[in-house]
Amino acid sequence: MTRAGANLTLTTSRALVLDFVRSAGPISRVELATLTGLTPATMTNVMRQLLTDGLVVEVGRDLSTGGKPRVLLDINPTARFAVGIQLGADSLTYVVTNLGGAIVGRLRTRGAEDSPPVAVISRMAGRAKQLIEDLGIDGQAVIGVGLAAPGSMDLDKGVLLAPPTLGQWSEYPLRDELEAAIGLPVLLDNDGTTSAVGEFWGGDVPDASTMCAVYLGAGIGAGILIGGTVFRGASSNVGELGQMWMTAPHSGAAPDTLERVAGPAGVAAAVRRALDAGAESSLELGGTDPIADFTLIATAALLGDPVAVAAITHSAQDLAEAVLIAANLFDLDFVVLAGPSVAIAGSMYVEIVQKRLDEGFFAKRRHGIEVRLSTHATDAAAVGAAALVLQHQLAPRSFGS
Amino acid sequence: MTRAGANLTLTTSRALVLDFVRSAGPISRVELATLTGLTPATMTNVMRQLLTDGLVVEVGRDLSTGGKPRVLLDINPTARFAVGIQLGADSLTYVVTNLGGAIVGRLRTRGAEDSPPVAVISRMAGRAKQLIEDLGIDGQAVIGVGLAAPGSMDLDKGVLLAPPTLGQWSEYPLRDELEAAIGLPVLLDNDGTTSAVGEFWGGDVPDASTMCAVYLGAGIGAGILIGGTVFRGASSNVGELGQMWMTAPHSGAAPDTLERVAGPAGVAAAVRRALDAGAESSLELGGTDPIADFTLIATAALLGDPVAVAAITHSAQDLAEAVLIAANLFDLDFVVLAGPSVAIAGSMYVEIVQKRLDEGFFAKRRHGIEVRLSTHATDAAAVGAAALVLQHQLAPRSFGS
DNA sequence: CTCGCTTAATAAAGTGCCCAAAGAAAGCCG
DNA sequence: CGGCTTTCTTTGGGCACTTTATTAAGCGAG
Repeated sequence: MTRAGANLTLTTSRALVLDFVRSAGPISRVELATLTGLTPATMTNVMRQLLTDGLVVEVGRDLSTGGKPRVLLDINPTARFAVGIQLGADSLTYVVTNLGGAIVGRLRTRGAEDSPPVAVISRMAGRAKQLIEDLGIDGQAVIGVGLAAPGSMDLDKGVLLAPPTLGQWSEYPLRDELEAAIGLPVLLDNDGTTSAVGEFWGGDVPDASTMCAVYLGAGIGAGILIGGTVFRGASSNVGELGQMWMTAPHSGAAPDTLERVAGPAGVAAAVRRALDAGAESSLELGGTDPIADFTLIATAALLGDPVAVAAITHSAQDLAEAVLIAANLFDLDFVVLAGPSVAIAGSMYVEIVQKRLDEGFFAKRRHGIEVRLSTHATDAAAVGAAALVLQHQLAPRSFGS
Repeated sequence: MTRAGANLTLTTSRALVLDFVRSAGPISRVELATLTGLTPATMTNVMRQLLTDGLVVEVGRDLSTGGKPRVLLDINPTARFAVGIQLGADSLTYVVTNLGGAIVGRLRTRGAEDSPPVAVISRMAGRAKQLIEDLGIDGQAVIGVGLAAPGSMDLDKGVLLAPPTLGQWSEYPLRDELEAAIGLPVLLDNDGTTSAVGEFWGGDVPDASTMCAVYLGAGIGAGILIGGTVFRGASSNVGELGQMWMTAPHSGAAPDTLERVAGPAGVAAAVRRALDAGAESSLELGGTDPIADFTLIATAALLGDPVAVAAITHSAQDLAEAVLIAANLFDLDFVVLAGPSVAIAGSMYVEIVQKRLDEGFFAKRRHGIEVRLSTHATDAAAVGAAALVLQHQLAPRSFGS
């Protein structure tokens, strides 16, 4: 609980500059100096370090404005790489990203399901190392592994706590075991949080924004970023949108949590009820796997099937209510929707959530609030996990104690 | 939007140490050094400044642990003072606090009502100066004025935006006018936020906590503090609990916002409906002023009147649902209830909210969450406004950009 | 009571980051 | 080609903090 009173700036100037280079594309030293508030002299020194480390490269020169033209600098994307792994019961997603947060390699395998953790861990380590090798990446350039998981967790210990779909993993020393198996630093975090970081690091999110990334998978979680810094609350179990009790204003149904009402299983169940009641629809659900059913429904919704459209619309409206509440509590100005559930009919979700916020957002007299689809949709959590590693190692940020 | 890359630590070490002295009571240099992470040598230097400024004083010595006994240091409460003013339509509360955040003077007058802002401003300046003089406080020791107001505001400009009960004040240059009239720096902020800061500065809130102060006045707003730092979101319009749409699970009523359902007016209306329906009760409501009615109801509830108990219970249950949502989104570990509405029946509110959180809080496996009544109840916002000035001037904190 | 031991606090010297100002480099323009 | 503008780098100094060394203040054994 001790706070670093000293040499906080040591790493921070580098981090600050690197972050601006990353986000502001090719940029000159002069501009960086004014943006960061550092003097040109300091800029020279900091930049020299970044250049010798290979993190930044000169990429050309600007037009002259009457004197010596500015040298443009940009991130050297291939200087470092990070691995992102998303752990799920139904699937494991592996991603390798470069320094810019762009995907350079990708792999999806069957999930953790009922396999014992030990086996899954060694499988993960093997697959990740294989992927790096296949891509022809120098192992030295890989700085770490990010691991995204759903539900509640203890980040200090690096363990999951009673994950609903990964029962065996509760309290299992996930992070430490993977670290040992793979020989790289491992960072565990929530899928909502990693999605948010991924969007910030890779996308064009304004640096000063207060953003929320909603991850819609089997569950519904959210990560919050304040000016690019992860908001962690008391124990990093932040953004539990899915646990919110809804009374589904339009459906008239009994109160239930957002996750159960608006998640894939809830949508599938609603459609099944409608079909059983004889609704007109071309849909035929398998009935065994709610995720597969949801995919069918989302696709049908895009094609205009009325039952599917109604189900997706209701799901999005429920989500919109929850997001509105979060927006009013956090005073957000940016919302990103991510995860497999918005991979197909994401545009419908975005439109409905945006509309609700435009109507009901409390601070709308002060500023707008933009809703956007994640640039990585299904892979958002894995890509974000990799970005989390990049941010943590190269541009560490924190606030609070 | 430039970030200070440099001399951020200059003021910060002093601030850090002062903050620990304030919160950890009489404490030695050695302990401070380990708490802050500074070396004993630095501690000596920082402390020398604080001592010469008079902010801290030596108050004795600890028992020896085998060597030279530690010198104990503590805040010098009378070194500085701050003024806190709460602006309301129905009342104006003035408070003067010392450096420790304790009230040393207090005054309540009629509210802003329909008076033109210019008149109210000059009245405020006059009353505040009079209060300082009456207390025999040296004007030099007063470092500023904090101003708490309800609703949406633009802190950069120092104006209120469309306040429901203070129509004339919308866009009026409140902060600047008061600053000019009173000749002291003025800090404007939301009543929820100031309440939170007041509780943190004056009370014994753990330094690392993620806390939320819910201010229950005519409206319902909340301020959020992360490790003692105000969480501001995109535009400081954070914590809008009152705008949350409720469906009042137990009441069966139509959806309405928390503010209207669970606020004083909502409670008064509910009781009136019950009485009209012939419920058994000793209550007699005036009917003109919902605040006065609410006070009667809260008092009756404490005495066991069934209609009053039911109304207050419902109000608290609605509030509890909203607080639970906020707790799950922010991963809180501390909730403070403040404001006139909890001045009387606060214990009932605390109990019901605490119970709901114990049941439904998502991260309860990780850590507890404590609900507490504000130490200042009705005056919380004004006391907090003064504390905000103290914190801002003496121990500035911030995160984000 | 005094000498040795322990812990607290201060002093002095050194390190590292940043800034300010002056100088060097690189292009425009007559 | 030399003045001019703008960019970038070098140099010297300041400041906060650290490390190392010294002084201060109490305890306890003989």
